[in-house]
Amino acid sequence: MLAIERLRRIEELLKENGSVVISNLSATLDVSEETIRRDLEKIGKTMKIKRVRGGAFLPATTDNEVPIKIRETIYLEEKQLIGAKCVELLEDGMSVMLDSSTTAWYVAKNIEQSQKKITVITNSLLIASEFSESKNVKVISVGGVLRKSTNSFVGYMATDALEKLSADLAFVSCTALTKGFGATDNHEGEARIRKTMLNQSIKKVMIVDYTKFDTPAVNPICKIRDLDLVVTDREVGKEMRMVFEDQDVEVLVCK
Amino acid sequence: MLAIERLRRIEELLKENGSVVISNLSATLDVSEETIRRDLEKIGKTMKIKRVRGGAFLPATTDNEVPIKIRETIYLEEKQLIGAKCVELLEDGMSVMLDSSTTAWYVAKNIEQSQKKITVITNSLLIASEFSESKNVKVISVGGVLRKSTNSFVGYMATDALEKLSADLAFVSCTALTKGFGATDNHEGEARIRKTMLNQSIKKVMIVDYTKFDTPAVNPICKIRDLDLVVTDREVGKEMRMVFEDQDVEVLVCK
DNA sequence: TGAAATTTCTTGCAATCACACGAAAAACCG
DNA sequence: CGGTTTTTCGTGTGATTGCAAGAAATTTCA
Repeated sequence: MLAIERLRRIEELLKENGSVVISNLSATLDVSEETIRRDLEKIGKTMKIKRVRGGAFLPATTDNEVPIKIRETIYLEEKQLIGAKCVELLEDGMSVMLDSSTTAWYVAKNIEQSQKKITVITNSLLIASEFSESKNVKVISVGGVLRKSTNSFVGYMATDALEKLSADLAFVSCTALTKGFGATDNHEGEARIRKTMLNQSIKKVMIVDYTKFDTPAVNPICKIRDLDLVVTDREVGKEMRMVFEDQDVEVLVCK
Repeated sequence: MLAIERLRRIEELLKENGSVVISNLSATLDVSEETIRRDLEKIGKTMKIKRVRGGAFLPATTDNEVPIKIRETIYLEEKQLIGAKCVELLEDGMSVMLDSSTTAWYVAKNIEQSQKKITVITNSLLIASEFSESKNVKVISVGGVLRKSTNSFVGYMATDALEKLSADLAFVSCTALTKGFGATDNHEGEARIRKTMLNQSIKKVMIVDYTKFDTPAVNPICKIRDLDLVVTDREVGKEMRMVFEDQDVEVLVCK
């Protein structure tokens, strides 16, 4: 039996019965209990499950919950890694701005799991929803017009609101990060949000995932020298590395 | 059987029969009486139960302790009806403010189904999510601190944002609507949001569902004369009907 | 009523179970 | 075949549970 099949099977059983028992799964699927535990951990990253001693179950779904379709996004290991790394920078009591990129969403997931006491400021509907039942996280959402393709709030309302807030850190993503143009984005509204988030935060962190470094977009976010830290999952070329060093920007590669 | 399942089962039996006997539970759940005693201790921490020698029982159920979930399912149809009625007031191109009440959420559901071209302004995370893939509805969310029990944005950020917006209609709910105090609410933040929504809208609609008319709450929303329309699902008493007529407030009863 | 008998409760303790973690083994993949 | 991923196994730790014994409450019965 394939590992992925086993995962699907467990999910199925969860949805069917509302709960699963580790010892049972271990016996019926013929793998060790440790494996089942690890499986449940993985499942917990994509869907909302409650892990308890001896098993796991789905939380009772009431009308007052955020629809699942919003919750479920494709889960990528590399981004998860970046998310985990970013959360290491956080400590109890800190405030952090998160944009509407998927990577920021991973950071959010990791914040929730870490149990750290954090204030999250975001323009992402997904991220706000993520914390809708959180005990440790205080959420401040900026308002604005809902942009449906990214489930984020944009427009002058959003940037205005951001300008009245400040945070210890900002985790922001971009479409491209190049030597000449700095960080740039495809969408004007999002670019302005990101720019503002960086401006209003003490430590300015740019998250660059597998996205290419070398094809600039039209809307500028900031110059490279404006950043404090770049977190990425791919090896940084010699030239870029030099640029970062010159401009005094720290680089963190997660692999 | 998982420990947590056992706890749930005991709670269930408690709610069903009003009481439980330790020796019975021990036999049926196949654990020692000590374990049951310990379970009851745990349950006592989350809900109010009276422990007596040999068992436990729920203190006399004052009706208002009926689980919220049951209430919601009971009144589901009525609320749906109210929602449908409210949407009849809307036409293509209109803008509408919706608060974070469950009834407003039903209005939202009906707007989405109606396919009318509407702009929705809301402080409800649920309602914003509801339209996250909508084609016909433009969503403007106010920002603010996420209040988790109701999944809504509250605080000065929220009211400030609302004050800069305006709409054709506002659909707003309240905890109580009384002759003397007008519309009142339990939660201060929500009350201010509702008040502001009404202020910023041309047609001011108050939705009053099963909630009693006659038990005022602490935070004022508005006077009865400030309203244009009251939508409700219960027969309106003679006295209240007179009050509405005097103050020139239209009443719509959905049955 | 008062004392013994019975039941239930509390507490400490030991056995068991679930868990996390790291190391080793196995499976998988290019 | 080498390297990576997945799984298992072993160990230490902490939580849960059942047992036993004594305390407290309740019942029985003279």
